Amino acid sequence: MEEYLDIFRKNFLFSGLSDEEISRMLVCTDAREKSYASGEYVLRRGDTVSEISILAEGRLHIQREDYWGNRSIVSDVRIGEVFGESYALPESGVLMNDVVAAENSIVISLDCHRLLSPCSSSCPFHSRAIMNLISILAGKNRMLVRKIGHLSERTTREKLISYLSDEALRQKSGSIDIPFSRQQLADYLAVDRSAMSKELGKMRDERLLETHKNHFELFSVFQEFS
Amino acid sequence: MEEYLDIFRKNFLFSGLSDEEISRMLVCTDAREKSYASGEYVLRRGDTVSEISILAEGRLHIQREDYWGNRSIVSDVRIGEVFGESYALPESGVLMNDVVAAENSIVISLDCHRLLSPCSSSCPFHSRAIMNLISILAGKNRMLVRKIGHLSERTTREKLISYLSDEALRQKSGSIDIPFSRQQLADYLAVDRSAMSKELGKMRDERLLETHKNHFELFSVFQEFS
DNA sequence: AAGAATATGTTGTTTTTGCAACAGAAGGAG
DNA sequence: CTCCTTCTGTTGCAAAAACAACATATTCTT
Repeated sequence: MEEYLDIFRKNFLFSGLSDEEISRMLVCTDAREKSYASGEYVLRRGDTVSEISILAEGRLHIQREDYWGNRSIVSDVRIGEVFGESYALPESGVLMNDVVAAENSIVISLDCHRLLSPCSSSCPFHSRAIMNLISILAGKNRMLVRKIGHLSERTTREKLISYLSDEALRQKSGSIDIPFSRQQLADYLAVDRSAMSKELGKMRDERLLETHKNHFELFSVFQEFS
Repeated sequence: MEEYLDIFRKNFLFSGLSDEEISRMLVCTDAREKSYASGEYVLRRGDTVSEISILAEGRLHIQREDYWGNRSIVSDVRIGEVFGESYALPESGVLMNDVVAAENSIVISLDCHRLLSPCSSSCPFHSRAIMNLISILAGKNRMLVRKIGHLSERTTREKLISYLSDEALRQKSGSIDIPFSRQQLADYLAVDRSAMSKELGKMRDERLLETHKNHFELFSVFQEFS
């Protein structure tokens, strides 16, 4: 567990805590480590959870697949990020989505009840972690609202522009790397892969952008549309 | 301010607090009341906020409108609900959406910093409110994920089915009232109003549902599709 | 109650998407 | 290196959505 200390140090949940406090927190919240092979399910739609989880290694997708195999990716979880926190409190109901390892991954789970319980006399750093949790929830909230903004666009082109310019803003550059393959990007934007490919082709013809695998170059005319 | 006590009593943010504690909380967080006429902007995209707000009267829409007037409704805020909380912490960046009064409305704003500050010696109920805030954020998170589920459906019909069956589940009945006009429902599901009207007509012809203004009757065959 | 303003339903046309099938490219395994 | 699998781009076609324009209904105002 201690080998992930550098991840925990950078983790929002533990921000402001010393190494010593992080270690005590891990014990206090009954932290458990588990590995998943790429493609394996970490959590399933319909599960009830009472743990807050941190991704220590690999990459995960929060996604959903319907009866006919149509997949839709809600979000992408990267190293150090927290997931499951919105469903960990009592009365939260069951998970709405599957969590799947996009690569071989290692997950650390913390008991939510113990994390939130005010054993404040012994663990003064709990209150810090609770504030951090509020930040994490608020941040995730804003991420979801941004994604709703992309999905609310009507056409495939508009969705692409909305997503790519948002990503460019975040990466502070018109030269961006995205965390998705083409199929995954289509699943994320809820459009057909081949239609999206077609649209990207047209945008390339119109010199709006250039693509090399997961790398996108957005040209200056691009911003006129966003 | 005291006249809204019954709303505060039912409010998630204050749940578990006595009337006395609620009153002290209102003072402690510098609560302010403001009225808005229907159609008036409560908050605007690009604003920075440091208050958590509660809707005491009326109804609000969290929405966004692009240059061409295409509106998209992110969510509907009802009496007693909290809004703005995800953008109230420092470092949250600017608001992504407008907040507009859908009816004449009254809003109470609480200073977020004071709400969260651990003046625990004098206000032991702060910690309770903080836990409540976590519940609210987690709940809103789940709401947004559900909405993403609706928007991720490909066709207008699938979006309608996804939304209506979710609403039926929530209202625990196939006979439901929705908080939107037709145009607003279209804006919420990010589809064209007339196309949606057409689709609702077809579904009526197929005896999947019946509509009377904002009231929907979902027939038993409906569930086969959801 | 009358008239204006707004909301809803309807229809036809144009554009976009979804789907299916395939070919070339890239990547991995032996 | 070669075979095999997966990924990406392309095309044609059928289905669906967006758009526009209009008719009817409903609500609001005075």
